[in-house]
Amino acid sequence: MLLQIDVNSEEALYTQLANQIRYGIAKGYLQPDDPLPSVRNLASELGINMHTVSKAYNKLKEEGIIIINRSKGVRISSKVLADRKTGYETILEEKIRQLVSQSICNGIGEKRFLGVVDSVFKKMRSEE
Amino acid sequence: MLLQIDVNSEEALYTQLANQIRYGIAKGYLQPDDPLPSVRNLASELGINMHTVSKAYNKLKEEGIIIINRSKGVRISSKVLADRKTGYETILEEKIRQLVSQSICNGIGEKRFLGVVDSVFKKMRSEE
DNA sequence: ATAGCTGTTATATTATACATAGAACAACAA
DNA sequence: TTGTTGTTCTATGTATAATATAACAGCTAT
Repeated sequence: MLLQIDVNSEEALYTQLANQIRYGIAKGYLQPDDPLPSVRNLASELGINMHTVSKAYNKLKEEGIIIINRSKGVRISSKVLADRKTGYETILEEKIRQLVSQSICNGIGEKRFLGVVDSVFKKMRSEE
Repeated sequence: MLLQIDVNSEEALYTQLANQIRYGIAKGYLQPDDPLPSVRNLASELGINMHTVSKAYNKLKEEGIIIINRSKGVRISSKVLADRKTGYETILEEKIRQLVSQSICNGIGEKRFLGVVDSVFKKMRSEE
């Protein structure tokens, strides 16, 4: 799977990386037990620092999304996509509340919001 | 409308404040043209610094949500809830994509996600 | 006019997060 | 043993967040 980052983005590099890996899993590009590049290799490919990649990996590890093994490397958790993490739904609801508030303030109502959500899921299922 | 902040939260104080005001508008607690407290008064009420409140107000001003007048004070924009801000929908789609990716990685599929969205909108419409 | 409010601007300090760098370490595989 | 893995440590530079004082400019009501 192709990973790429934008150094000019306002979003932190390690956050961009974590987001792309999460997206890759959601989209199906990355499957449970798939290996990820080593911190040194990926950093070299992306032209960023080893520690920045390490930070992204550890963020995902804390979320239970990937497994880090000292000598075997990094791979997608075999339980990802299967387990419902308790507690996450509370965080999700708060994030959606903020997003909905912001949308309404920008003139986007429930119908339009649901349209965007639907569009995202549709693209998530499509090829390409 | 009651505004309150949590100094122990990981979220920046000015962000919490902006989020609450957006939520207040979305919920209907704050109506177009409603006045907001002065930076000094609100800072005093919340026990935080004047500049932190000012930063939150200016963030909302940039989003076109409130109107700041040097001598008349601060008020909710009369155009809020009405105008569809062009460009915002692109940002919204990206944020939703990230949220959906994260949800799927945590075992929450489309059905459950839509359930949470629906729940948020329902609570937004309800009293209290 | 003057006193009192408004938001703004400027300078300064403290703390934290982000990103980089180089080096060394322990665990394992070939 | 050599090489690769992630981890740990120290260090630096930059940016943001939050605080604190102080002064400024615009307007209003006394």
